[in-house]
Amino acid sequence: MNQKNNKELILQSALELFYEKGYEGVGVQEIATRAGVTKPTLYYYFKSKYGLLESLLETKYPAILDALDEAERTSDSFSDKLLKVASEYIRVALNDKQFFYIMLGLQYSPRQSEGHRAIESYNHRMFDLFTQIFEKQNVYLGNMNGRQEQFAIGFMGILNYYILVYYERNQDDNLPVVTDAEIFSLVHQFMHGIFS
Amino acid sequence: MNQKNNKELILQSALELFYEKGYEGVGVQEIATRAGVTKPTLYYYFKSKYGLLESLLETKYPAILDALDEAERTSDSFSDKLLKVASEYIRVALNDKQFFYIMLGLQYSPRQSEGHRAIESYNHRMFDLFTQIFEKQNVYLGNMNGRQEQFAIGFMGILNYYILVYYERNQDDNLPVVTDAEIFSLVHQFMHGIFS
DNA sequence: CATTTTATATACCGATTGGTATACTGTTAT
DNA sequence: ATAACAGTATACCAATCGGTATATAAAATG
Repeated sequence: MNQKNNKELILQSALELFYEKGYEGVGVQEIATRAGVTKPTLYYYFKSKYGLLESLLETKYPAILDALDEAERTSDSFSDKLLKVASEYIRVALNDKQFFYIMLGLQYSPRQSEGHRAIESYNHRMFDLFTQIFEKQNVYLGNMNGRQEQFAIGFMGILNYYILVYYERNQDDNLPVVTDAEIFSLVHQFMHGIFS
Repeated sequence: MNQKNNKELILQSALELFYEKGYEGVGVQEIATRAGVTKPTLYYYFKSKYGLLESLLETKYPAILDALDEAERTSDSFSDKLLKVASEYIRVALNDKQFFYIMLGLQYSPRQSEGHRAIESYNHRMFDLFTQIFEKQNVYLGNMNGRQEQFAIGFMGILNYYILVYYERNQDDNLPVVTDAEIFSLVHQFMHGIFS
């Protein structure tokens, strides 16, 4: 109903402002004001600014990991796996642009910063998930022995940078769809290189 | 000589602190203190905190672009080009870790933030440089028509993410060398995919 | 009905933020 | 010798930082 849920209003406000100005660049007062509450209300639900960031990550990140995990499990062939995971990854990046951009930003924030500490464990889980795609495949194919992690790096690197450039070029918040053909092209390039 | 050059001391201090805490996460006072000067001295050389960031980028970024440009120009075959550019890119990332990490971080910082504004034009130049590798090649090969930018994205994405993971795994500041074989493997994967 | 719990606001805290007005020093140029 | 200038420090500014002590109102619980 329309009864106001201040906790969610605060989370939504934090999502928007962390996206617009970054975790360090925004003040607690500003988050509270945009949510239409006062600071003590914010501190009632979240014990600190860092706790607010943690809550935000915990609210959204696990669902993303689950969706990617499902995409990985419910695909049969190796190329289908890559395609489904890439599609899901890009879908999340478009549907949840603000959160995804925050994720990317925290990943590249200084290692001793609070932001990096908050995202660290999620990053590892994400990386492990991508690595597993190639680990499992290794049972059937012998040729990627010992290079599973390099492949994961390459795959994630391509996807992340593709998304970053995509954001940069569509600064209005009405994002055009990424067609299946484009995603296929990306995955195909990753699998078979650039000469084809 | 040992006469102190405060301007360079400040730039060095800013380099270290932006690396450790990020542009937003560090205060002007802290930069001045570490440099062994007072705030007005800092403001004498740099008109603002943002100006200090601009100076830092202008001090280091052009040389990197030049080095990459030279690597691109002084190579003959296409694969040699990719290899030389990748080698130079990784070399910079290892030799100038602090600056390179700042670059990466600014790239993923919020678009309306000062940090992003400061790095924006350099980013475009870097991207154009990578795109040109494939543009030029297009004269000789027809098959990458219209996909030059996608290739640039893939190539940069792989390199950047490789470097990020490399940093993450070698948190001590004494970085192990990246062998030519590893770089070759990365480039080879980019060119020919993962099945070989 | 009384009491506890949940949820909120007013008003404040010391510390730090980016930035500056002013004065002083040492060197250089006239 | 003196005037100009480059370089630096003391001391300050209003604004904002993350966070809290205290009071209060409403709702749930006994």
